[in-house]
Amino acid sequence: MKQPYYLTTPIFYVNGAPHIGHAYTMIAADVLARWKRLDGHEVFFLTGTDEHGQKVEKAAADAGKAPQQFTDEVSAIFADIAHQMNISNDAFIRTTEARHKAACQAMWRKLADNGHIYLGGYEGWYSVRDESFYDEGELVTNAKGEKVAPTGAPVEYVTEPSYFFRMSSFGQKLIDHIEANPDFIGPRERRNEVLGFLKSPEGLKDLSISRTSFRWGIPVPGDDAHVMYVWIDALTNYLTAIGYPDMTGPLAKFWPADLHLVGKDILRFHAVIWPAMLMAADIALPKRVFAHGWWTIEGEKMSKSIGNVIDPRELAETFGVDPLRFFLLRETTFGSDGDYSRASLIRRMNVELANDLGNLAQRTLSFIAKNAGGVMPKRGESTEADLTLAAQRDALVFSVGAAVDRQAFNEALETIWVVVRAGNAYIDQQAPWTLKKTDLVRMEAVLANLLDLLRVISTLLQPFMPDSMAKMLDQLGVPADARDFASLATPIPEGTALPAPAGVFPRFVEAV
RNA sequence: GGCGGUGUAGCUCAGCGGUAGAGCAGGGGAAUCAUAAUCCCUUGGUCGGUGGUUCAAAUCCGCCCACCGCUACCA
Repeated sequence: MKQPYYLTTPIFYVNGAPHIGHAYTMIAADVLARWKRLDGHEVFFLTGTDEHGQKVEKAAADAGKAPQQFTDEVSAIFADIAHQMNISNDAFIRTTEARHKAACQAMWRKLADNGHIYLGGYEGWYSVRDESFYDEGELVTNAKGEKVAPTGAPVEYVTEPSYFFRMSSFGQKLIDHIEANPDFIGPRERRNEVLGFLKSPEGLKDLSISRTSFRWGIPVPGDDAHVMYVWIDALTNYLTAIGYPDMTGPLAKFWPADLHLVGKDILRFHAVIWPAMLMAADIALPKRVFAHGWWTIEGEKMSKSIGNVIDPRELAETFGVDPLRFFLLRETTFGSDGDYSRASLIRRMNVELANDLGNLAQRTLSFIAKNAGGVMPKRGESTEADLTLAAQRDALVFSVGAAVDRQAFNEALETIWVVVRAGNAYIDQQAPWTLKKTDLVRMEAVLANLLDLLRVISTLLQPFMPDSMAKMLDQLGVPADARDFASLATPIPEGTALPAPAGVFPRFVEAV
């Protein structure tokens, strides 16, 4: 009986083109999903698109399209990105699906039945010209001393009828839950922020959960004048995907979710609003919510106006999907912001992938092809150096696994690279090219140790670089059905024929 | 303003009470199996400032400086 593991990315809002941040979230989640699968879990990995709301309604109108047609097109772009980034999601949910509409309405009714919804008024500064509400703080004072929208449009203080969720009654329960479960929110700094927010003197307010100002949304049960505002519509997707409101179906075992992976911009929604909703609906809370950081581009904030928005598809085309995946998870502490620069990506590629790992595999395999008959060499008695290397190798699955469990991807990779470097030091010290002339038995034993090492490293790196590691494991003679972590204990039989070696990570040379 | 975080070698960062660490960059050497890749040695820091606690402080506490985040209806 495999242990279920359910993880999610956010659903991506379809009013813009995918950028590197979207790819980042998907890739990080994908590494986790692949890791858990190799580690013997039954994984359900969900991603998808968020397709309702006024902005989408407007974007569709601007494009001269019906909203559904518009979202069909943009959603397909996100699905395509997932495919191109080699994301192994088990499902792709769209909030315009009929099953999601049913799930949201069931969620609404449950909240209403439990007495947590009431009809009130949503007040705010509204600009008719912009068709948009603004926060008090967003308003600016114009030359005439009037308060206007940041766009310069006039605003008026209006009240719109709206249903509210009694979120205020869950503040203390949320605080208690977060304090009793130190791992519920990661990373730690973010957890502090959420607690600080919950403990602020004003406390938690009720939440406006419907709108009458647009139509592109899920109708509120029993009141067609309203559609649901983003909260219930978007967050409920995590339940829709596993069959909610039917919690007895084949996927129901995946709840509560093990991890919601989100960007830091939407942590609040997942760490406050969503848990409050679930409490109010008598549904178990997810085990963990982790917020990752953002990428700057060559030291500058990514923005459309600067024009430095990076399309992950272009990077993948130039450098390859696996080097891109590697870079994004290697370069920065997951949870902190990172900086993408072309130079640093190329440095990671050339130094760590080509020189350290790729070359270690290549020098070992080509030596075996030329001097050891192209088969898995005979193992021998272990020297102290051999035992040290083997100990480092065998510790990896645990130490790397522990890092992955904390979403410390760069630490996981650094842990592996310490051993990659140790492999290069080992081959230099043992010098099989010298042993070739003096001690063929020992030469084979050294080569066998190197292959055993490379097999473990490649196996553990599969989640990060699936295609490249598949190639490497092919060259190492590891059968496709012996690449999970349980198979790590079973060495490749001596004498196994190895395919002709071919470089897996070429150096990247800038075209002139 | 309030709350939280960060400030350690040229760069990116780890260490978080017990004689300053890694990678990259720089310098010297070795080796030649390999994608001219690798390995070894090495230069370099009064650990933001200041006061305190302690036998002992990057590491704990106070204050100051700089930068960043959060301060709700923008997924």
